Order: sequence, then C-alpha cells, then structure tokens
Amino acid sequence: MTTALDSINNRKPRVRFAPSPTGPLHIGGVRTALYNWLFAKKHGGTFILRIEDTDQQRFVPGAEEYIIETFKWLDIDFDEGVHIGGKFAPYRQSEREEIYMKYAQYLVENNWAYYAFDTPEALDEKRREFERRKETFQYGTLTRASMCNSLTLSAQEVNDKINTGTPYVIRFKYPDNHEIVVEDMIRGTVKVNSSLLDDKVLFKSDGMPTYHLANVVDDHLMEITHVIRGEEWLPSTPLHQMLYQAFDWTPPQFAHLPLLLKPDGNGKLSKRDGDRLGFPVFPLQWKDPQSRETSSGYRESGYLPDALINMLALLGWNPGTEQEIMSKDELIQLFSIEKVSKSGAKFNLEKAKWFNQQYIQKLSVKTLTEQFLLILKKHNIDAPAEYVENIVALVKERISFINDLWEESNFFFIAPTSFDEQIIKKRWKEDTPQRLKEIAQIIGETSPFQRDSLHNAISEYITQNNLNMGQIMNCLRLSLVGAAKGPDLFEIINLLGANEVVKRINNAISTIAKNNI
RNA sequence: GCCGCAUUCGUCUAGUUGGCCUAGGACGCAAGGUUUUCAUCCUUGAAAUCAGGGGUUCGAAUCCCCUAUGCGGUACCA
Repeated sequence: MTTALDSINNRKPRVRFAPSPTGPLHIGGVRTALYNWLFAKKHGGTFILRIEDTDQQRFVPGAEEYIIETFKWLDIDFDEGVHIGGKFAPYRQSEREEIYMKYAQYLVENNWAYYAFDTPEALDEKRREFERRKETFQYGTLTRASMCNSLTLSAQEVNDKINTGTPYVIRFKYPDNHEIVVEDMIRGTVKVNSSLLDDKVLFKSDGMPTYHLANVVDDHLMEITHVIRGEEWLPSTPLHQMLYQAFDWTPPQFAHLPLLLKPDGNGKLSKRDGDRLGFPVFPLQWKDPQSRETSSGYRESGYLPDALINMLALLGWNPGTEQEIMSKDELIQLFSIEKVSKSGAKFNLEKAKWFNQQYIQKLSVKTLTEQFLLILKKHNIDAPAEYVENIVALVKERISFINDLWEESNFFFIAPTSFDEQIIKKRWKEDTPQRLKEIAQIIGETSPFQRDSLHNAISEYITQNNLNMGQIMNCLRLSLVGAAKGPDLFEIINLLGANEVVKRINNAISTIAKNNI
C-alpha cells in the first residue's frame, strides 16, 4: 500500500472539488474546496472543478454559475474545470454520459455487478414487508438471490427484458463476507464487512450513473490522487474502494473532513440555521429561482474574502502554533491534512466577526473610502471624497464590517433630529443651553479652525468658568451627534465646520427644550 | 434497528514518540485602566478532574477495553 507521502513524492497531487449543482454552495462546501485548494497549492499540485450533475431531477439553474462566482470572489483559482477546460474535459458529468455505461458493463461482465429489474414499487413493497417484521430490507448478499435480477433470471430472460426496453439498474455485487479496509489520512484505518453493505445502484434506469460510479470513474480518468471530501462520504467509501479493486485501478488517498455543525445544539449546519440565528450559510446571496426566496451571503454581509478564508481554514484545522491570523500564502505554507481534526466544528458568529474586524483594520483608509463612497450613494449622500476620507480615518478603528462605517459616521452627513433621552436626563442641566450658546460662539470665533485650536479654546472656557470637561463635552456631543458615541469631539467639530456646529447646537437646544416642557 | 465516525474551558482548539499539563492560546464573558462619550486598545480574572468507568504503567488527556452521548450513513440524491 502506498502512503500519502509516497504519492506526493512520486507525482504532483491532483485534487478535485466536485459539487452538484442543486442549489447555492453551502459554506461547508466552501471549506472543503478550500482544504483541497490549500493541499494542491502546498504541494504544487492541480486543483480541479468538476460538476456532478448526474441527478437531473435535482438540477437547479444558476447553481453552477453561483459556484464559479463564489471562488472568483474568494480568489481561489482552479487549474482545470468546467469553466476553464483542461486536458480531461469535459468536467461536467452530464456531458460525459456515454463514458460510464461501458464501465458498468465491464463490471457486469466480470461478475462485479448485475442487472436488476425490480421496480421502485416492488422495492418499496419489499421494504414495508421487512418493516412489518421489524427488520430492515437490504438489497445485498442475503437478499439478492430472491430478487428480480440477472443473478436469478436466465441469460435469455435477461436479454429479452433488456431488448424489450424493460427499465433496469446495475447494482454492485459485493463479495461475501469480505473485510474492506479503507485508509483515511485523517481517521486512520476504517474496516467494514461487505455483508453489511447494500448492493448499491451504480447505473440508474434513466441512463445516468449514480454518484458512486461516476465519481470513481472520473477520479480515475482524471488521475485524481487525493479525494478530500466531507465526512458524510465516509460510509460509502468502502464501496468506492471495492470499485477501484474491481476495475483493478489504484485508489486515491482518502481524507474525510469533519462536518461543520450548527452553532447551537448539534447537527449539520443547514440553510435554516442561518436564517434563524442571523448569519449567512452561503458565501454569496442567493435568490431561489423556484420559491423566489432570498438567502443572505457572506459577501453581501460585508465579510472580506480573506477573512472568511482564514476563519474557515481554522474551523477544523490548526497549524499547532498560536498564530490565528494567516494570509492565504501563510495558510498554504502551514497547511497539512494530518493536522485536520476529527470531530465536527461548530460555527461561531462572534469569532467570524472578530476575524473580519482584524482584516478590516488592515485595509487602507483609501480602500475603505472607495467602498464607503458606494454605500453613501445608496443613502443618497453625495459628499466630497476628501471629506469622506477624513471621516473614514477617524472611525476606522471602530468597525468590524464595511457597512459599520455608515452606522458609526452617519451623523457627519445627517444632522441629528432626536437626542438620546437617557443622556438628556443624566447630563442636560438648567444652565446647559446658555453654556452651549457660549461654546457655539467660541467655536465660531476660533481661528485657525483646527482640532488643536478648538481643543484649546474650549478647554480654556471650561477652566475659566470652573467647570470640568464632562459638564460641557457630553452635552456638546449630544447636540452634534444625537447620542453618547463617536470619535474625538474636537475632530468632529473640525470636520463638521463652524456653521454646521452652531446650527446643530441651536437645534438641539430648541428641540430638547420643546420636549421637556 | 443496523453500520461507521467522534468525544479537552460556552465555542474554535494546543496537546499527538505517555512524565516539562497544578492542561496552553483565541473568541466570547467579567473586572480594572486609557478616553469628554461609545467603541477600539491595554491589564487582570473566571472558565475543561481532558464524556464516564475499568485496566496497563513508577507515572495517562495521551496506550487498551467497556459504557454513554452526539453526529453521519442506511435512495434508481449527491
């Protein structure tokens, strides 16, 4: 048996991400792709995007485009795939339809598979019959002899059925009582006995292969060296292992990733959880073409691609050091399959926010300003770029998402019309209006009109009148901002300008007086 | 039901050749500090008897067995 290390040394790894286009890509799927990508990059290998659309019933229009757009956004690049081609094209299984039949037939000819003519109705009936006896029906070594298939029918009967167009499937024929051993790079050795397994359908009556056949055939044809996929595939890996044996092919190395769990309770993270707990489960926003229902995405929620990638990478993997913030390049350097953990990881919204905050802080004021200008436009605000840039510089350290910029600085663009009641109650005294009027006058007269000179002028007023900062600053802030929040007040005054400041002070005095009669 | 996988602070995890672990870090939480406010930031703190029980050993989170719990699979879905 070759080890993972051997094959890495012998040849460059080829890995694939193989989603099925049945809807928007789940964030767990994004992580699976990410691990594949990191693995490929780390070892100088090839990363492939293959679309597994063998289930025509579940096909959702737009899903494939969504997948491609997701990785474009994340800047995770494929070397081969549906959208870019490659020497093993086509990469869409529906376009490889004719390939699979001959492999299924090879299996039948070599006694590794058989035709089965049992109708879905007959199978349902069989299952119900077993259920009545409190048993579970299993189309396998114990029951296949009593079913309608090429093992029980004569060759003549089988031929007649096929020639007259009777629908049939091809099932895998497990050898009796055979111990199947799978080596997993993350979990070690996994053993299962063949008599416990179902004779899985490999080829459906609609002329398409099932996942099991298509996946093995394509992985072999595309020279995939490592299959890195979700843990939900672990139970069917013995079948895949047997398939490689039946074809006399060298199997790839397997690595089954732990699941992404919902933040509360247990179980796989699902679409519903996102809506329920207020965070996206999808990388991009998705409008369901059927129900027209919209699900939120990380991109639209203001997450930065690299922050998402960093967070996702650490959900189930850890470099073993205390470093948590890692660029894509560092991730590639540090990544190793062996360090992937075995148990499922719960998604944590707070930590996701923290990651984004870390990455936002690395962005330049210029970049943030460009983004913010777009947001301002949506709020119908047309402000000079220079002004906006000054504001961004001031509030940058307070934000975790680009969208927070608006929340943190909207008072720069729109004068407050209401004032925090709590603060009024606590700070607004009888002499406040008079004091503020005097402050307004001082501000109007301050020259040069700069942060430091404003600071000096107001401080001087405060000491001269035997006051302390708190007595003036809180109400002044309330007048200008409407609440007890925001950056340095003198900076605010400086940016707002004397006229606007005086206007706001007067407005606050009259509004608050009115409301307190 | 059957089969498989997993189980260290609330969460993500370090720990992997048994001793340096009176179990480390991060998020979150609490307290204090900085500040004119809020946030940031800084400091400190609480927080896992390593699922439980048996072994093996001078010594186990680390090895073995059992139990429990959780999850995954059990489709002519992937």
